[in-house]
Amino acid sequence: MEQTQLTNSLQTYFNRLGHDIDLSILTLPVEVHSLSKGDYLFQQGDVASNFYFLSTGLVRYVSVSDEGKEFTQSFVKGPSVIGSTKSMVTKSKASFGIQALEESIVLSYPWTAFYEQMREDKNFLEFYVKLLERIFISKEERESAFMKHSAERRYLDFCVAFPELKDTIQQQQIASYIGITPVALSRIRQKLKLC
Amino acid sequence: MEQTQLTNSLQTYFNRLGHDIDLSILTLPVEVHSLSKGDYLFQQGDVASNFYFLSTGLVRYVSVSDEGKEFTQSFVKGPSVIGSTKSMVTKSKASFGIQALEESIVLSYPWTAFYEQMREDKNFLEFYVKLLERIFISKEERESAFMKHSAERRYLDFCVAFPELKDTIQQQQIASYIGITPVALSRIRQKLKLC
DNA sequence: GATATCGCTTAACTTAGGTTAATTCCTTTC
DNA sequence: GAAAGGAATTAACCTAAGTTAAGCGATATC
Repeated sequence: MEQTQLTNSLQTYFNRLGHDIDLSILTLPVEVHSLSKGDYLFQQGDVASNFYFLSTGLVRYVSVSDEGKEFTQSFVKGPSVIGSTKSMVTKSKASFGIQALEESIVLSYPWTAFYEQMREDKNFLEFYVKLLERIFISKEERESAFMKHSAERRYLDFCVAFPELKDTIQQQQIASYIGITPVALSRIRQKLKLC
Repeated sequence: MEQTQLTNSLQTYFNRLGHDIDLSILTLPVEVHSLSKGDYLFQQGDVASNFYFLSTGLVRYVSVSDEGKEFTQSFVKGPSVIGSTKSMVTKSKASFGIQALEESIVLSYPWTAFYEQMREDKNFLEFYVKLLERIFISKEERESAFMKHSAERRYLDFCVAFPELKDTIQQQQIASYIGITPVALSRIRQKLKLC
């Protein structure tokens, strides 16, 4: 398939957000990843120094503790830029993996080469600034929720924030997102039913 | 005092980080905040849409829950850019306040006007990108530590990460940083002493 | 169509950490 | 130097959530 056809969805994404970015200046080959439900784009511990664009689908960021417990850091629905900023920028091992929860299509470029070419475009820099601001703000809000609210409240907040996920993904994944065990979530749901 | 003299420390900060940014293009007046120990630069709930530069001193980001419990999100030593990205970018109320833990000097510019002028400078955009990347990565690591480690481990990590703070700030502030009560921290320290 | 397998629930028990309060120790302040 | 307030410790008690395990539907596999 032609490069421009493949990158169409990314170009559209930029345009929709109001950023006048021309991808055709890139001399880099884009890579296409087709993920089935359950597949990992990359695993925790991999060096994932790519710029990833989730064209369609749904993924979760999942990190595993030394004791083997899974924790879901976030859910992301396409179209959206995804990936580990840390791994991308510092070429270090990612502290989480990205797993598809549905059939998903992901485009990627090696970050360093991509940034070297795109940084010439002030519009791209401004897009990237806005992207970082956005993901930072959402992390700020999540941290605050974790510190300030109980697990029960975090569950209720989740249901409001992701109404479409509430009934489509597994409860254990919701539990790992709000930072408790599936058993504890089941108890909370039981208690809420009674109210 | 002259504008250029006031902004000297910020100019030096940019230069040290290797960013060729010329502040003298700014037609904006800089504001200087002189904080005593305990003073707030801004409080949670204020709209703090300024670009703040902590020239010298030490601050903490502190948020308070509905029940009145304090939580310290981070400690920052000058020289460093500080502030609430969310409040700055979206002109919304800050979800935390910034409190000086020592005598501190802070410079500030209103963000919108500052960004409008500085965005013309690609070097500034790249500095701002690097700044966002850095604070994002540190948030990513903190989130991970919170999910993966016990309070005891988080205390030990704190001692390694902030050796100079360990003995200079109050234990209740350390406790609020690692997300437990002062009583619980005291218990942990007691237990560690026995080992 | 029988049988694993997986996700969820429920129960019983354990544990980390919260709550309250008393005690001591240190600073301030007058 | 006495008094008062704040910080840390310690103890007793409580609660939310973790752990383990049994049971129960679903769905998938042969």
